[in-house]
Amino acid sequence: MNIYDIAKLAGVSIATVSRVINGKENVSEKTRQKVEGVISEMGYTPNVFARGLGLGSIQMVGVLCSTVSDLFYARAVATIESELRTLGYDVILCCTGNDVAEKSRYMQLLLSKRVDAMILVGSIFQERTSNEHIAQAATQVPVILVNGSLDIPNTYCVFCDEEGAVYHLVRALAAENRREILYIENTENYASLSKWRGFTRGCADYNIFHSPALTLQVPKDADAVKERVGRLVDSGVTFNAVVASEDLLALGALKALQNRNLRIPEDVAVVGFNDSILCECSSPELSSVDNKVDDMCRRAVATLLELIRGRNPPTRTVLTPEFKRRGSF
Amino acid sequence: MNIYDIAKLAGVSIATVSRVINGKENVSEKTRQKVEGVISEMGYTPNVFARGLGLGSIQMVGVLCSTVSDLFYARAVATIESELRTLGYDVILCCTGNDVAEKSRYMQLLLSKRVDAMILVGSIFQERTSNEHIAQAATQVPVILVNGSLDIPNTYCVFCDEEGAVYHLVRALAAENRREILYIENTENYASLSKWRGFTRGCADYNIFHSPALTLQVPKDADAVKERVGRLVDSGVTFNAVVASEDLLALGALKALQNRNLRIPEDVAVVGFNDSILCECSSPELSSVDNKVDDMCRRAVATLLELIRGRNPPTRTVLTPEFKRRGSF
DNA sequence: TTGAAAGCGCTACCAT
DNA sequence: ATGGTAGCGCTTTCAA
Repeated sequence: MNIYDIAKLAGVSIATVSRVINGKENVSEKTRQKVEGVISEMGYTPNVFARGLGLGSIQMVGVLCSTVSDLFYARAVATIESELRTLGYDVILCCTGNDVAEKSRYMQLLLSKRVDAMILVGSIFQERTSNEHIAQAATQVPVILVNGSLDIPNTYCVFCDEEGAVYHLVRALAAENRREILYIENTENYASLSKWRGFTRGCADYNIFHSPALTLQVPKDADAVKERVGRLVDSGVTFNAVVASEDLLALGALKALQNRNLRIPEDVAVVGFNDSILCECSSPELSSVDNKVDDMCRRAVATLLELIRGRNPPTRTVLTPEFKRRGSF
Repeated sequence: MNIYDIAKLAGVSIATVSRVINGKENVSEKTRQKVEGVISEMGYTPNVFARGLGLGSIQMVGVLCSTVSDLFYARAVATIESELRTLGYDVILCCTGNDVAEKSRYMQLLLSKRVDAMILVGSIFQERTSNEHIAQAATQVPVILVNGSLDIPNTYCVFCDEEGAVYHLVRALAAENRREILYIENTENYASLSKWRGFTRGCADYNIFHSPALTLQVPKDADAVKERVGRLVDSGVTFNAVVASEDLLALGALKALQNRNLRIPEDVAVVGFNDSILCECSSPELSSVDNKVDDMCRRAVATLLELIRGRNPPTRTVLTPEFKRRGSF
């Protein structure tokens, strides 16, 4: 069943059927009715590939993240998918992992599938060395970065001022005289760089001497953190606050501390990042910096929409995080 | 840059270029080398749509779930995506929500995009009334159900014996003389039916009288559960075990109980379902039934592979869950 | 408002 | 082993 069949059955030319399918104006109401009748009667669906051949697109956007089994990315992808769908776009999901070569390969793959745009979720996509693969992709289609920032032509960034968030967090801690802060970060994550910047700036401005012994670089694994923090406590190192670059890490620390009979938040305040579902799982519940995933994603898609419409959206959109105070601080 | 350009530059016909692109045998090594040289030199990528037009496929599989921001689905989608990619397939992600009409619409959409197959993740896709939309889709492409079971032609199911898991769980509880079991389930979830079957069967076989007051139907929200369970306790209802159809629900119950100064597991044992990351967030850590998401997903893709290869894979693949015992029981 | 016909870039069949 | 060419099903001019 193709456009020729429909044309024949409706007694018109394929050009007219095409016009009806694409909702063009220049078709008489009578003809339109007739063609639409035949189409729905036959349950006809235009062939996307033939259509894509002519138009160069089949309305698909590539969405990349390191892994969608991560809470943050899952939520982001869910929001992006739903927003894009309202615009009539499908999402091709790519979980790239952390390897640069892989990321690059995936982007090539997406280009070869002729996606209309690419959305990269997470600062994972910012390499310290070179971002040639992104620049290269951006020459073909617009690239949107969610929670990342890169100055590349045809690349649009939506992110949260995480540096500011941590800065203000340090201030709040200092205000309650919590000046021995254990800082836990995940080395795999590039965004932690800006968090760290906010942290050191906060320490400088609020006269906190941060001992190197109070910085932990850990894998993204609650148990590993628990063990590391436990050892730290056992070794006699003291602190009265914990700031972690991820809720999961904060939770690991929290459990280690409770294990050592330290009271949260009386003895040690604990703060996480992302305001994930995990926050409500501990007792006391975990305070966390909400970096506005949903908002970022909505903004990202809105930016895409403007691009499609031929407008000129902002190259960078910066959102303000919100500190969600719960029992742990 | 198209196949004609490459042909011209390589001094061969487009037919030969096509053969090289598709790795056909009947091309001399010399010609192949030459063509491949030109292709990589020019950075040429075949047009997928033209290709799809000829072949009727561009190697894409539709993956549907209710929402990918759910831990279970996120993990499933991640596994499926990675497995499919090794086979050279891309994933079109569809988060359908719970509405039947929507689900049906998404499946139509995927069909119109000419996906090679569809994978439905979660028993969400089993309607009580009719599954015509699935049957209809299955007439066009193979449909794989992950964690669901439906007897429809061209539909293949991979699931876990959750009924058995709950049955054995009841037995284990009974063995420790925990016979007053609070059963918490999420009504939105169809799979809970088989869990419930396992529960009642277990109660029958191990001489447990299960009072209707000890069955809670709740939304998928920890806070709501916490509140409901709290009220239950306050109203004087007693029990010494909790079985929940999801970790999140179990966690809500656990917090409510700890709030009322009940000791876990001494006073009340708590068991969840899915063995998610949430289990390690509570103290004591949550015991849970591992329904083998990853295995199910891998099996699903393996089934797909067999179908592609023209073999005849099993219509139903049943896996055995594993009880993960932790501190809460 | 409608139709005829020329692509779009590829695959696959038939010759050679 | 290689080339010629007829589709594949649609969109989009250009004419009428």
